[in-house]
This record gives sequence, structure tokens and C-alpha cells, in this order.
Amino acid sequence: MIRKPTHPGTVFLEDVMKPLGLTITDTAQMLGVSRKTLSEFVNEKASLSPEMALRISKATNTSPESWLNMQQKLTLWNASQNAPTNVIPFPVPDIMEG
Amino acid sequence: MIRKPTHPGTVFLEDVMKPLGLTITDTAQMLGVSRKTLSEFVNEKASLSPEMALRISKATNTSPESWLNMQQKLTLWNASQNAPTNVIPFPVPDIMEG
DNA sequence: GATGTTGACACCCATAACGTTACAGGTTAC
DNA sequence: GTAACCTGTAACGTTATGGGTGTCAACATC
Repeated sequence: MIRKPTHPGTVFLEDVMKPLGLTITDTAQMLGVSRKTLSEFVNEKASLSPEMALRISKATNTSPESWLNMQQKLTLWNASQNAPTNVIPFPVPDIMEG
Repeated sequence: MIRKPTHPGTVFLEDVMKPLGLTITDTAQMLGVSRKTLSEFVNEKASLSPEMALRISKATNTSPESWLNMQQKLTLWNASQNAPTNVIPFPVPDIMEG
């Protein structure tokens, strides 16, 4: 994975809120979260929590997995930037090698 | 989703550690984590962190996504058991309805 | 210029992963 | 029976993070 995956909050802002003309205040209320929670999410200050994914999926009639997958790609990319190096590979059974 | 997805720690224990005859103590050292961290993971006391997914993928030559997907399914299932109800669906543009 | 709205942020709290240390119970070997 | 393991877990601290409340500057509207 070369490029940093797009933050799901950005996608939510650009592809959902903006086209619908929704403000952060209104959207937060419809999602049932505080302004701060949504603001940090769409400004990439917070990652997508499973509960938030459920709220977004309910509000937009989409699957929570599609949103969580975006977050997972980003989280994994971030973790890969500082990947652990002190890992010793397990011994592989001979039957699996060929 | 009806059944509770299997915890990735259980899969790791049953499908990786047991077939290879690895102990928790040895495995923890090879993964570069403490014995407690691995013990809690395989006993379903802790969820799979992205960093742990990277360690396991390195040690077993598998993809971190395959492990994280297990955790995501479980996390989403858990969240769904107590799904938010105060979510107001967004107004849908007419063009999207048909 | 007073009022109301919006959004970014500081402050506080709860949760969780992780490490270290220590302890108790279980197994196996000698 | 005792020594050497392996295991689960409690207790402690550290760090990170999601969330709510409250504050305040920016902006619009009248």
C-alpha cells in the first residue's frame, strides 16, 4: 500500500454532508452525537468508531462495513508506518513449505 | 449476522499455535509482546490491535487484513447488540430514490 | 450593535491495550 | 517431594483515544 488511504470522515463530509447541504451541527444531531464528536471525525482528528459506523450506516442506509473498511485501511497504513521489527517468524511445518 | 463471530485470538490459538505446538510463553517472545498481552488475546480478554495484527502477519506470513477482518466482524457484532436508536435518517435526494 | 448560529478546541472522564511484577495452581521430570 | 516449567490473573502505571460539556472566535442577519 503506497498512498495513505482517505480518512472516512473526509469521505463522509465530501460525499454525504456536502451534497446534502448538511451542517456539522445538524448532522451531529441527526446522528445522535455531539458536535465535537462529529467535528473531530470529519476533520480527521478522530477515527471512525464502530458505534459511529452504525450511526452513519443507519442515517445513510449504507453498510457499516463499508465505512469500517475505510478506517481499517487507514489504521493499518498508519500502523505499518511504524511496523514492529522484533518479530521472529514461526517454524513452518515441512508439509506447508513446498 | 446471527451468530457471534469467532474471536481472532481463538483462531490464532487453535489454527496456529496448537498445530505448531507453540506455548504462550514462546509465542509471546517470538511476537515481541509480553506473555500477558498474548494470554489475554487468546483468551478473548483483549481484542486484536492493529499492531498485534502486524506482528501475527509477520510471524505467520499471512495478511494483517485477514486477522483484522475477523476482529472487525466481532467488534461490529458486539456494537450491533447495543445499536444506537436515536439516529434520524438523512433526507435523500429524489434522484437517488428510484 | 445585539442576537443567534456555526465550528474548532480546551478540559475532564471512561475505557482499553500494553508492560512489569508478583502470585497461585497445574503439570512433568528426577 | 522438589525442582522446573507453563499458565492465568491481580495490581500498578503509562499511553492513547472516543465522547460530552462548555467556551469562544468568526460570521451572518436583522
